[in-house]
Amino acid sequence: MEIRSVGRRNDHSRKEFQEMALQATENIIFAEGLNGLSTRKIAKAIGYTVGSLYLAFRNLDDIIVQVNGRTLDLMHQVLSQATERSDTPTDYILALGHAYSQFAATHIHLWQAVFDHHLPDGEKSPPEYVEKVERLLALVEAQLALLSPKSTVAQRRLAAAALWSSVHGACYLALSDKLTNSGIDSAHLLVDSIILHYLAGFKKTADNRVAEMA
Amino acid sequence: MEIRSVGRRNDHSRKEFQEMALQATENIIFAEGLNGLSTRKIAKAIGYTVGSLYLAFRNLDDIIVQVNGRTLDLMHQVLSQATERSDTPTDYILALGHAYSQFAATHIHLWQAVFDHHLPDGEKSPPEYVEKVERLLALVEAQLALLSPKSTVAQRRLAAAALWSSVHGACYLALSDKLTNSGIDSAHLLVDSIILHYLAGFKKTADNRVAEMA
DNA sequence: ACCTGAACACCGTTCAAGT
DNA sequence: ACCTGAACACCGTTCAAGT
Repeated sequence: MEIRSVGRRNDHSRKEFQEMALQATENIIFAEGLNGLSTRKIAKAIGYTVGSLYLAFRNLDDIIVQVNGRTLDLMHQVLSQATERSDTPTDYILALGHAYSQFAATHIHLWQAVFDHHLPDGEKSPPEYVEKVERLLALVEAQLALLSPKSTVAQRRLAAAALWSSVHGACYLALSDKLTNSGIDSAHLLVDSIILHYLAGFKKTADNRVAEMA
Repeated sequence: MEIRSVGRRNDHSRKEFQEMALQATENIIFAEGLNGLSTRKIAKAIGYTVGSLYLAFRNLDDIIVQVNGRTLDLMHQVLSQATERSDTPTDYILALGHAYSQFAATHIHLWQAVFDHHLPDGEKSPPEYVEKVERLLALVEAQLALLSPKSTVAQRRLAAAALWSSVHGACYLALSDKLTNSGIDSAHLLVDSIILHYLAGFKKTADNRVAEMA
C-alpha cells in the first residue's frame, strides 16, 4: 500500500493538470449538463482536492470558458469535414447546416453550455473565443463569395452572421424543446427552410444590385 | 411593537402568496439574472422563510417556469402593440422583429432566463408554455397568409417557426456577446437581413408553386 | 512550490415542532 | 392549516498549515 505525502505530490506538470481538469469538466458537462457541474466533482474526478483547481484556474467560470472553447474547436473540425462531397455553394451551406444540427443533437449538453453560460455582467468573452466563432463564420462566407461573386465583403459578413445565428436559433429552440415541434427532425426541417429561403433572397438582392449598377 | 405568533400567520391567501413570490422572483431575475436567483432571496424579499415556498410551489424550477411564462405573456403584449402602424405584411413582420430585439435588450435577463433554463433531462415543458409560444407564432403566420395567400397552412407554420427562431438566434447571439459584432445595433441589422431575405425567398417559392400549378 | 483540509458564506429541499 | 427553524447534503472560494 502506497503512502502519499500530504501537501506535495508533483505527479503532474501544471499543463498536465490543466488538461486533466478540462477533460474531466468536458465529461461531466457532456453527461450531466452545466447544471450538474461543480468544482468538487471536477476535483474528485482527477483525484485532487478543490483547492488545487484554484492554483491552475482563476475560478469555475474560467474552466467553463476554456471547455466551451474546446467545444467550438471540435465543432469547427466536424463542420469542416462534413462538406467534402458538396458540389455547389448551396449544397455546401446546407451540409454545414445539417452538420451543425447533428453536432448540436449529439453533443447537446456541451453545445448548450456554450450558449447558456454567461460571465458576470461586466466581463467580456476572451478574444480567442470570438476568433473561434469567426473561423466558423469564414466557412460560410467563402461559399457566399462563390454563390454571388459580385457581393461585397460587408454583405457577405452580414449574410454569414445572419445564416449562422438563424441556424443556431432553429437548433436551439427545436432541441431545447422550446417549440411545438421539437427534436432533431424538426431542427433539420427548419434549417433547410432557413438556408434555402435566405439564400434565394440573398441571390435576388445581389442580382438586383448588379442590375442597378449595369 | 407587534408580536407575531410563530408557525401561523395567514396574512395572505395562497394566491396572494404565489403572486408575491412570482413578482419577487421576476424582480430578482430582472436585476441579477438567473444565476443571481435563490429560494432564500425570494423568501427574504417577501418576508417569509424558505420552507413556505415549498407549500405553494413544487420547487425552484416550478417557480422559474412560471416566471418564464409571465415573460412570454409580457412579450406577446408588447409585440402585439408594436405592429399597429404597419401597412404591408412585410412591414408588420419587420416591426415584430424590431419589437422582439427591443424587448430582448430591455428585458435581457428575464428573456435569457426563458432560454437558459432547462428542466431535468426527462421532464417536459408545461403545455401552457407551448401554447404561449404558439400564440406568438400566430402573429407571424397571419401576416404570411396575407403575403402569400396561395401558400398552405403547413408552409406558413414552418415559415413562421423558421422566421421566429432565426430572429431569436440573431438576438441571442448579438445580445449575449457571442458574435464579433454584438449589441442591440448588431441585432437590429441581423434581424432586418434575416426577415427581408427569408421573405423574398418565401415569396419566390410560393410564386413558383403557383406557376407550377397553373 | 505544490497540495491539503478546514473554514466561510452560501445553496435547494425536507420536515418535526409549534400555533 | 400554515409557517418556522433547524437540519441535511450540497455549493464556490480562500488560505493557513504541511511537506
